[in-house]
Amino acid sequence: MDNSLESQVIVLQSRMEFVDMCGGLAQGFGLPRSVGEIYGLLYLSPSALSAPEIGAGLSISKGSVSTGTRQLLALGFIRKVWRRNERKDFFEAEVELWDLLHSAYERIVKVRAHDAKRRLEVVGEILEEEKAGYSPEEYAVIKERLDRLNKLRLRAKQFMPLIERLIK
Amino acid sequence: MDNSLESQVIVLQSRMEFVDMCGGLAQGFGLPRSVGEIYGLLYLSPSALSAPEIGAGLSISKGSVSTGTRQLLALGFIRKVWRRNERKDFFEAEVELWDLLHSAYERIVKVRAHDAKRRLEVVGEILEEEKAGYSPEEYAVIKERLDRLNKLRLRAKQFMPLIERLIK
DNA sequence: CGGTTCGTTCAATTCAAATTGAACATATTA
DNA sequence: TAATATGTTCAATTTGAATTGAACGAACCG
Repeated sequence: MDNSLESQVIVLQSRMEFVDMCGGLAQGFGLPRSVGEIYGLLYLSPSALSAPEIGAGLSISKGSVSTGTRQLLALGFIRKVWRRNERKDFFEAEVELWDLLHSAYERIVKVRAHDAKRRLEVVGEILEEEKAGYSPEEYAVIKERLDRLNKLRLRAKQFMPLIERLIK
Repeated sequence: MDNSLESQVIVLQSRMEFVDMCGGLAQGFGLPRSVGEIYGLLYLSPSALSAPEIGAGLSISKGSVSTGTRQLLALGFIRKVWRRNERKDFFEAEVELWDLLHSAYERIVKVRAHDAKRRLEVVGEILEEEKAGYSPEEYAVIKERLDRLNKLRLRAKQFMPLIERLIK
């Protein structure tokens, strides 16, 4: 699993409990558990940790550490830290979570909203093409339901700027 | 898969597209894809559908229909409809999505927030027990990070009533 | 140079969750 | 009563995603 000789980290139960909580949270947000665990370990770490240390501390493979840190870097949840005279990469957690969550909200909610809009439009277009395939009553019901959804979408959209202002 | 002789539903591409979109959304919220699909099929259905019709329309098994409808009923997203002289259960979609989403928000966000609070408390307790196991500096850092999280939690909590008022 | 460690990639494996389908109970009709 | 259909449950299977670990290239050291 790990061929280095040292790179041991003592992780007490309190930190492990926290790591576990972060793992669960990550899963809830559709991310791999290990990604949350890595962040949790780093968040409660007094100093930056190397990849081998992370692997040892969490008992996960080199590969998982590599992909996990890559994801966290991409999301901005952790940073690489350079130490002179050290070849290893070191990582530390970004602790300003509010900003991170705010940008995550931007990315996730806005993208999803946009996708939904696009897909609804496509459904509407196909519906028009297939209009002849439905009885007039069927068509009317389906059309009305789609309109209803679009109204809901607009209603939700209206609140987004308000909520953003609250959050910022 | 299905031993009934009739129970065919013609589902045109427009509806299928919509069904697929709902499946994707469901997955995004951590629900089985089939649950979203069932809701999608019913949402655009001019009339209530029986379980065999749902199974046929989506090409899924009796078992999936049974568990899927149970989940949707529990969440309030669909209703059972009784037809005289019919033994079958019929299902129709609840179309007032705003209310549904509002109560889903209550259930999910509030429960999660409460869990997080509880688990953070536990971590804090264990930390106190293990205080001796850390150096004073380490302990200070960890403590500070936990405090930081609790502040974030409180900050988020403050906004919840505001957002709720906006949504209602 | 060889020997060692670090980090990435990716094919193989493992694991969890969704889905199926068979068994069963219940209802319906003739 | 037998024959047929509906719906639930649950063990077995499938499927998809996360994880592993082996192979590789690069950087460092004696």
